[in-house]
Amino acid sequence: MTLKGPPGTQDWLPERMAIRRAVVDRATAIFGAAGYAELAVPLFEETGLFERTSGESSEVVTKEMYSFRDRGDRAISLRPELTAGIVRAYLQHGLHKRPQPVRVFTCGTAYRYNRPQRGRLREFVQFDAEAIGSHDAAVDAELIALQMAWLEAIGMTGLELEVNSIDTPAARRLYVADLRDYLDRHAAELSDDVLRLRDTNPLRAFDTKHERSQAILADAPKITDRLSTEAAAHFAEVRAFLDARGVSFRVEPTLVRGLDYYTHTAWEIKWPALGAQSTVSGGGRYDGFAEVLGGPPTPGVGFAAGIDRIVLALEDQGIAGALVGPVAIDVFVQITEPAARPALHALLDRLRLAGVSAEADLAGRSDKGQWKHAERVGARIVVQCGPSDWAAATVTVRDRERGGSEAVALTRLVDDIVERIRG
RNA sequence: GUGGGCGUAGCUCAGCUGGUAGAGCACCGGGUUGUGGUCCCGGCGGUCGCGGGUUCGAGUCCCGUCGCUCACCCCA
Repeated sequence: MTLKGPPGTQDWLPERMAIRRAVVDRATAIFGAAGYAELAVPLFEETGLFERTSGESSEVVTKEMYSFRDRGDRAISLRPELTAGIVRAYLQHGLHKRPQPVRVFTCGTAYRYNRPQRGRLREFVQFDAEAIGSHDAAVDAELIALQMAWLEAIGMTGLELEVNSIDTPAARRLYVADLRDYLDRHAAELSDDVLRLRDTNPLRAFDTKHERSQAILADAPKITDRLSTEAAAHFAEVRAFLDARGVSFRVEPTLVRGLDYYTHTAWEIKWPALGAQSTVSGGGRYDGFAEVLGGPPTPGVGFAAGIDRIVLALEDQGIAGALVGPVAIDVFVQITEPAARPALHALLDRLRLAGVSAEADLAGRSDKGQWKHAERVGARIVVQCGPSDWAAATVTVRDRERGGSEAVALTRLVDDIVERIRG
């Protein structure tokens, strides 16, 4: 093997691609039916877009971006997530003039330079939905509910939905100050990584694997206990909408989002058996986002789902195959008279035009090899054309499902096949 | 960025204490089989990740390197 894709990339060969396609198609159908419209935004943006919106302190921006200068000396980065580009497009094209909220979805790749492992690649695929332009808690709940409906529709079971409110940045700062005080008081017993997080990202301290630190953090102040009245009211509304829908969830007071721009509602859907990277989908509200970009105050909510992880989970559950129906074609044309090839290949086009899936040998296979191939591709009908058929301007049609064979004039073949398939 | 495990045919793997490369599946061909997704035979296919070293001789030992993988970290 001399050629290999770069680390952290993967090829989607046809079998897995069919699963991915089915997963995304299901999302498209569900979100489409709810009124979300598809859009697409660039794979790369000016680096500043991500720097301003993700927060300079976040790992994603500081060391995980694929950044470079283009030939015009512009600072460019491959998108590490999809939300920023969508919000940028919303502002750039004045979508605030349309009925609010503007609800859109997209599916595409994003890029993050980190060490690959199961469920974490450098190029990964996300399905992303955003609803921009409304504060209404009903929007948050709708996104969560659609997401759960989608994941359940593709057969996932054992999902865990966690929700939390992380309030507004201003309120969060007050809480973080309290949390820092608490950590300082217990500094002697905390692990180094927790102390490091105390400075960089205190909310993340709760995620530590260190047992002693976990015990201490169990008694630390929780953001849920000191939400501003506005945030508490919004959060209560979201929960009420979810309850009314029968969506079961758990309030997780230590749940945080990775990017800085999030406010109020935050949620994550996990499939624990996936391993260390068990978050299959995560989202939240980002009411301050547009202002950071220099736009007018614009609320928004959205989520991103990791398609790679979802496909992994489906494969683990052994239900990936069920999503992709059996692959079979209607007709295989077995040609054992070389002179007949051009005419019969032309006939393939006519069959296909008539809505019949049809194939013939493309690799110089022997008579027997062609038959075996017909079986392999699951052809229901095999049309044979040998020297004597060709001389008589007929073909032999064998119906593998019903049995039996019949000579059919070449001129009548398309009609004959269509009758068999429809009948 | 930090650790652990692993790297032999397209895939899954075997190769004992170093002696010069194998199986199954897949693919192609032939035979057989009640119109035939069986069975049998044959063929194709490998610089044993790469580079050094030890040795008469290394897939097998040592060092380095690259890659994969799991975990940390981070997050979808």
